[in-house]
Amino acid sequence: MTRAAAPACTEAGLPDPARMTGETMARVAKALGHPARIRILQQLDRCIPSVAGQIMDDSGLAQSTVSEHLRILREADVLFARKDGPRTWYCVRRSVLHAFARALEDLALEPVLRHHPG
Amino acid sequence: MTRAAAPACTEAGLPDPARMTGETMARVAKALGHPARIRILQQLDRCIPSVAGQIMDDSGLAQSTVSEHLRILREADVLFARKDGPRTWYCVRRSVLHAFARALEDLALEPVLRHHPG
DNA sequence: TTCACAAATCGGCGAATGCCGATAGAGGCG
DNA sequence: CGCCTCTATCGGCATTCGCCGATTTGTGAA
Repeated sequence: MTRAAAPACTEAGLPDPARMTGETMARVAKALGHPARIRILQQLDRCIPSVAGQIMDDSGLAQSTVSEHLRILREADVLFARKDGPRTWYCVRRSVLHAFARALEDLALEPVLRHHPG
Repeated sequence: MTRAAAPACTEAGLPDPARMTGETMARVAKALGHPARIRILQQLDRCIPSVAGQIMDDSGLAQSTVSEHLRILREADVLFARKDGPRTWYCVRRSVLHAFARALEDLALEPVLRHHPG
């Protein structure tokens, strides 16, 4: 473990999208719609410093490509970036993934059992 | 309700992907990554005949475009198509959506709480 | 200031996507 | 048979995506 200790990187204060709209669902799904980005999320199960370089080593992708994938995940609110010096700590916004999963479960429910707001 | 009665359209016999691979997750997510396709799924909460025409009316998209969206969802195993005469019944493969949602919840879990096979 | 390093951004390329109108194929009905 | 309805597929076009090497930006260290 040559890796520096990761700073606390909770999601406290970040907005938890309560009822996800179809637009938001599509936006998140699109961001998740690439194997490299799923792999990134699987590696990012905790805050890791110098992610781009780390992931580049593992995936064989160029640094710029990994940075692009990270940007896409960040813009879809799936990742949260925290700059600390010359490097960037990334962490998964678990609440967003969770809300998305819940919205999907809702779609997968039988209509008669489906949760309706109000 | 000018609509004909939909036939039974369960998923019996369809494979339920137990542990979804990252590749499969990305494939499903990509198929879900468009607002029109999310809307289609929301409308398809039960089996509906003549879906393409129905969705075309609601969305303003051309018939060929809707057919394309349906194909993408079908090829990602999110929809199940059953031909009956000149029309096609579509239904949501709830088990696939469910498995995908479960895989996402797994990603959203804290690492220490995560389910591991075996 | 100068250097080194991590990360983001730029420019460009080929491939894929989203959309449409037009066409083709399958089936029911006269 | 011909005609109509519904759906799938084709051709084409503009846009976006994924990837790369090269460059720029931001930060800390010497």
